[in-house]
Amino acid sequence: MERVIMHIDVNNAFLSWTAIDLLNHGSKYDIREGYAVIGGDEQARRGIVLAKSMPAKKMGVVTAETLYSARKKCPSIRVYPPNYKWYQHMSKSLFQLLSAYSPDIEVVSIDECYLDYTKVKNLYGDPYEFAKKIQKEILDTLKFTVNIGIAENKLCAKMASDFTKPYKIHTLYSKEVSEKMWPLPIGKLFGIGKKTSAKLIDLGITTIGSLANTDAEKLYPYFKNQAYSMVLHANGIDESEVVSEASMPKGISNSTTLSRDIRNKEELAKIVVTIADNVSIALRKEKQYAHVVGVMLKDNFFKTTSHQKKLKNATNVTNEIRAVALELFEEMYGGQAIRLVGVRLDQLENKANYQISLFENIDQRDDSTKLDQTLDQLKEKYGHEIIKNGLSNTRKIHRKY
DNA sequence: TCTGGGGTCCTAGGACCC
DNA sequence: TCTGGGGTCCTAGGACCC
Repeated sequence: MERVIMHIDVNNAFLSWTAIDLLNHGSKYDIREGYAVIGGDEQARRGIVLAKSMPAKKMGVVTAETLYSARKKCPSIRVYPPNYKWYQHMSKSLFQLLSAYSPDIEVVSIDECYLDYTKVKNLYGDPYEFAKKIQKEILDTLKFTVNIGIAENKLCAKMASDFTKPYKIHTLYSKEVSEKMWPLPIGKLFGIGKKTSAKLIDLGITTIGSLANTDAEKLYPYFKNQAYSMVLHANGIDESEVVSEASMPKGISNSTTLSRDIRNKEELAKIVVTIADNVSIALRKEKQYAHVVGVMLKDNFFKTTSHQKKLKNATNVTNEIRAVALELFEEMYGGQAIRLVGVRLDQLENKANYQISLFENIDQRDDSTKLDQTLDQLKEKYGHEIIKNGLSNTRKIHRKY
């Protein structure tokens, strides 16, 4: 049976949601109508554009550029801080509204999802009319606009929702691919970023259509297996399913850009410990155990290095994760000025699957687990500031936004 | 006052095993 | 002794997404 897939995407999500928050709190002015962006804290060196208003976009402001650069393009721009708690709330409201119409919803990020319309088509009728109806319902009840893309697969639905904005509905059925998608520049194709589009342009492939009509075998030497998937995508072919079940994360990470570059090894070690503690807490919250611990450093030249280590036994114990993170930091740190420190836990599983080795003391591990549980509860109750464990006295990181 | 943070997936090389 | 070839695991780094 021919599928019908919709991609629903919030227009300028963070900016729209902050606009609503401000209006709710008595503001008379809708920041969506002026030159405005949601931006990180420049003093803390997080000064990038997270979202922009349509007028700001018209001035050439783009997501992820520095506020410094955005200001050069648009001197009168107003910058508002992000409010992630509120964004989570708005996001949840949106997905709840959509869930009333179909259970087949795949949430891809805080502000977008796929809806498999195939099974409910007989119930609600013409896809375009349905899209119009929910688009209006979202605006009426939640006060923000969405774009909706309608197609026979996820890729085309996603491409369609991006065509023109805001508050638009576009279709990209198979028969429309050559007319609507092929003229677009190659970098617009989902999965083709800066590096890949530069390489393709070097090869004389500048539009999606020209990629669609290239033999994947010819591209293989340059792109390996990616060559096949990108030519399929350029032809509007995508067999992937809408997956509605929430999946367990594959890894958990926490990183922070330091408010100044740091060279002092002891100081850096303390930060590694703090971040290791944070990911450990997040891991236990997910009721998971990690097999791999990794540390990432970014230096003042923006060069990133990472070291990781696979453990014999998966763990969720703060002290063990800390120790490995410190060990990795010791082995990789060469005295550079460091801008960012991150710790990542990978290969997660539900169970400890712990085998007692001759040299390990299982009682001590039990004690560690109990201590972690107690500390987690205390932190949950009194906030993360309360408990310091001697080593860590760095300022808090982004989770407290 | 120049460049976030959290993810996923892929590739390549070395180790190791048969 | 101018010397295999898979297969799998582990690690480092890169590309891309929102």
